[in-house]
Amino acid sequence: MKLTTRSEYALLALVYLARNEGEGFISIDTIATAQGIPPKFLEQLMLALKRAHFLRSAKGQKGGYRLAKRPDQIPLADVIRLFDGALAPTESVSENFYESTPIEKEKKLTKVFKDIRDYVSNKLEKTTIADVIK
Amino acid sequence: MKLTTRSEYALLALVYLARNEGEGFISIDTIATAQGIPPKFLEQLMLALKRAHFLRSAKGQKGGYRLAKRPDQIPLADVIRLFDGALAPTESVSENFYESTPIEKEKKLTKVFKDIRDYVSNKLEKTTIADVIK
DNA sequence: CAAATCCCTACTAAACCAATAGGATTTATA
DNA sequence: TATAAATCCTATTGGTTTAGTAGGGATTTG
Repeated sequence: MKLTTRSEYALLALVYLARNEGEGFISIDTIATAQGIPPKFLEQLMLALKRAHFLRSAKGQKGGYRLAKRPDQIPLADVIRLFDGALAPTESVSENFYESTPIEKEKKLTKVFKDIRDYVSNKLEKTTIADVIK
Repeated sequence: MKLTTRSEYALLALVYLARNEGEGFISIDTIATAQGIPPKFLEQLMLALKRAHFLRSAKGQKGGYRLAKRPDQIPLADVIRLFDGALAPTESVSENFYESTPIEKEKKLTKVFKDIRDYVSNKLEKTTIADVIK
C-alpha cells in the first residue's frame, strides 16, 4: 500500500521543472539541491523520465532537463506507473498487470479492491503536475 | 501500491472460517487446501491472527482454528494493517506511521495522497468479513 | 501409545529498494 | 583547443522484505 521514494522523487523533480518552465534546461544538481534528493539517485530517475518522454535533455555545459510536455498533460498516474508498476492493490484487480491468484474466486473481496483501484486510478489520472503547482 | 500475499491469504482464511462458522475448529490443512494456500505459510499467518485475537485455536487431534469475533466485527483494514502495516500510499500521509520526507513541502501533492488514504482507509474500515461472505 | 494438530523459531532464495561509483560522451566557453 | 560542466549508462552494494520451507516441541484425542 506504499509508494516508493522513486515515485516521490520523480514527482518532486517534475514539479520543480514545471515551476521553473521557461528557464531553459535545468541541471540535476540544481533540482537535487532544491528538492532534497540524492543527486546520483535522481540522475537515474531523470534518465527514466527522459526515456519515457516526460523530459527533454541537453548534454554538455548549460545542459540539463526540461519538460517535454505541458504540466497539464502529465497525470500523476503516468509517473507512478513508470516507477512503481500497477496502481491496483492486488494483482487480480489490475487491468495492466493481470496475474492469477486464489483471491479471484472471492468476488465480493475482489469488488472491494476493484473499487479502491478505481478511486486511486481516477484520482491519479485526473490530477496532473499542473494541478499540483497551482 | 500493493497488498502482500500475506494479507490476501489471511483474508481468504478468515473468509473460509466465517463461511464455516459453527463447524467447530477447522485445521490449517483444510483451509489451505480449500483456499489454495501453502500450508506451512498459512500456519504462520494463523498464528499471527491468533496472537492478534482474530482467532481462537485448539491443539491436538480435532484441533484447529475458529473465529474469535463475529465476522461483522472484523474490518478488512485490521487484517491488512496486521500484515502490511500502514494503509497510506506515502509515509508523510500516514497517521499511524509518520516519518518525515521531502514531499511534505508540496502541499497539493500531499493533499492528493491524503485523499487516497482517506478513501482507502474508510473503505477498508467499513467493509468487514461479514460483508464479503454475503 | 499413535496420530493429528497447533506452537515456535530458524533458515533461505529471490526480489526489490535506495543509493553510490565511475567511466564515456557531449557541449559551451574561456 | 583545453577544460569544465553536464548528461549518459552500467554495475555494484548493502539492506530489507517477501514468500516460502524445515523441523522439532507441546498438546490432545482415540
